Amino acid sequence: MLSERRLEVLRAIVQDYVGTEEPVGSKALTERHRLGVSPATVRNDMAVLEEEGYIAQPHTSAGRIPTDKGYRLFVDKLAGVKPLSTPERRAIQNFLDGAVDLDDVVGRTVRLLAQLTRQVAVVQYPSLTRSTVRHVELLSLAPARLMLVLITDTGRVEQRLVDCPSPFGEAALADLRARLNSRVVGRRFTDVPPLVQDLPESFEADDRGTVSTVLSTLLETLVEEAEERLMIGGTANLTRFGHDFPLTIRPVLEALEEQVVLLKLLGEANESGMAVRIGHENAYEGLNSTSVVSVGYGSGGETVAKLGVVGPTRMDYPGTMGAVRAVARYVGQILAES
Amino acid sequence: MLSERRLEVLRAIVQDYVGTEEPVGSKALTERHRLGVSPATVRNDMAVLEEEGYIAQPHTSAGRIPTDKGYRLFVDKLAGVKPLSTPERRAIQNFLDGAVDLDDVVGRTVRLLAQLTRQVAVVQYPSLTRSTVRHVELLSLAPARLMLVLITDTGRVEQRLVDCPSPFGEAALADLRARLNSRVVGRRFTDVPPLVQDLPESFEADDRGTVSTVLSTLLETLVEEAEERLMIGGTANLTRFGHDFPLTIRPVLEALEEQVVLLKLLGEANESGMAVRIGHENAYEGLNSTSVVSVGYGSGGETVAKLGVVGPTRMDYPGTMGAVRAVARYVGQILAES
DNA sequence: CGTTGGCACTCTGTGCGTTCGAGTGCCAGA
DNA sequence: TCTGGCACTCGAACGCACAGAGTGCCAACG
Repeated sequence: MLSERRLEVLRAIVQDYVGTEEPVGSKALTERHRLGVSPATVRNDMAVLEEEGYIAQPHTSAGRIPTDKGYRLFVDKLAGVKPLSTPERRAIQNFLDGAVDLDDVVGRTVRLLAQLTRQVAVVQYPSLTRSTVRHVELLSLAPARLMLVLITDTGRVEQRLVDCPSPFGEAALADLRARLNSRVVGRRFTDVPPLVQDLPESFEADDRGTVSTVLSTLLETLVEEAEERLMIGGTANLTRFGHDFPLTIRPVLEALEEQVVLLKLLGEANESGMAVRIGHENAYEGLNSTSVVSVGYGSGGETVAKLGVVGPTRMDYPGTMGAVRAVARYVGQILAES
Repeated sequence: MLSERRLEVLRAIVQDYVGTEEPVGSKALTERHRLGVSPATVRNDMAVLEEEGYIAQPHTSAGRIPTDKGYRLFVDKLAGVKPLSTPERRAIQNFLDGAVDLDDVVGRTVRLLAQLTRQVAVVQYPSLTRSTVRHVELLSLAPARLMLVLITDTGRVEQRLVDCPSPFGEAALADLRARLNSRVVGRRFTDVPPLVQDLPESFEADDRGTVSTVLSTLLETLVEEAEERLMIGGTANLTRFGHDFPLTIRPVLEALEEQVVLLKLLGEANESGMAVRIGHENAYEGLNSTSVVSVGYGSGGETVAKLGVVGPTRMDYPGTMGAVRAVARYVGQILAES
């Protein structure tokens, strides 16, 4: 176990490095933090910290920088979550309150998060697998062509074209619409399939084909949309990443375009609280020099989706965590109201 | 007017510079292109081209690079549009054919374009102001709360919550839905307002407030959505931009997040054909070292939206223009089919 | 035993002078 | 009008020395 002072030294190193972006040496440390000991003592402590793998030197005879393990210890033991200031909170609320629809909420959230943290923000749309059906609408576009519209309780709308195997009358359409809604409205998506399985049987033989087609399209939509959408913003902040530019930034941009990768990253967020993945803790190789701070948000007591930011491992963890948590809370509130 | 050979020299300079990314000198030129004259002659021609402002030297005693004016001449007079190869065309068609809905079409298009051109792709969603109403749906969510769903002929769906001033019965709702649809289906958005103006009068006094609210929400949606959405992709290609990295890339990333700026860029596309904005021709300052190639696409003979790519001024114009044009055509076809 | 001051050592970054080579401009001649 | 030749320029690359920051180690001290 590391002594109190060594932890203090580690904290100082992390803070200074995050601030200056340059390896920090023993002398500078004692000058900027009142540790109450001499540089020589700090040097000894640093040697220990290095031996334990918490810090490293880029080259012999340079200052130290924290390793992923060092940041991990810092986040777990040394740093709290820095709450936002009251003006900041007020600004968040005002900004989010102006949203008119779900797209707008997500869009504003992503911009807000990017601005607050000065990093790349990622916001997942409220998940369909967790939400319930608010309404299913069927429209006749042509004799043998329908449009299926699915509306969720989070305000999301998905539509699909359905080509019917045979023409489908208005009466049958109204019938199907009514029955479908009476069975699925208010239900969770995952509960829907068994509830509609027997529907075709209650229709005329001629119409069964169409009913089946509609149902399978509906179920397909539920599944497909479980590949959930997300929105990103603040990519310009990537330019503040570091000196060794193109090498670091390229895989990050690539990752940001791969929805699957991003969803996985957010998905790793611990259900209950905030998740911080530091450097190599990220499964995706391209993000080895970045950290991801993510958290779930929800309208009720329930988590419906996640949001987070992606930044350099050298980031202001307390501040970032504070911003992410605060934004998640306010978004939850907004969703609950609508 | 420049002589034939001097134009040929300019073309050679552009081609070489695009390929090598390095200033090109007289000797290298004569070696790589059979101009039939000696380096000395080329030097004289280059001096003239420089005087006229088509090329410039980064430093004395370095090779020449094309100026924006040089690229402009190249694009206007010297370069054709390079058609895609048959396999490429087939690949495009196959890839786009798999799309299931409008989001998917746009998403695939943007990825395709980014991949083909190895640049940043921007695709605008089909414009609402030009499209027509396919259907308006009204759903009752609570006694005094409705959901309005607008479906366009391009397959786009927009929804809005409506809080009614007073409860609204199912019968009145069905009535309103029917009347609304009979008036606006098939109409262009811009034509809608006068067509619905007198609707409230034909309802019971109690319901007029609600009807008016619904109508104004509908009209609002039409206007708001004229701020059209777009999708971008291929930002990782920005890393291939040049040496002087962060400085160039930052404003570009910023511009890409500003929908307004991007829409303006695409908007400048000439209605009829392809538009190429080179360097300083772009109004937005941050894009001074980039070129934008854009073109409209449409389902009928009509342009419903635009798409294009953003890349360094040093880009392969013929190839890029070919890809952009081809993709636009295929997207138009796909839209016409659905 | 932990802490401290001192000291030699090891790097990197920087400034400077030199060299090398690609490329230019100009001129005289075909 | 084109061509070959020639002197000139300037940036990139290289070597080198030097300053500065930082380290590791050691002996001394409370």
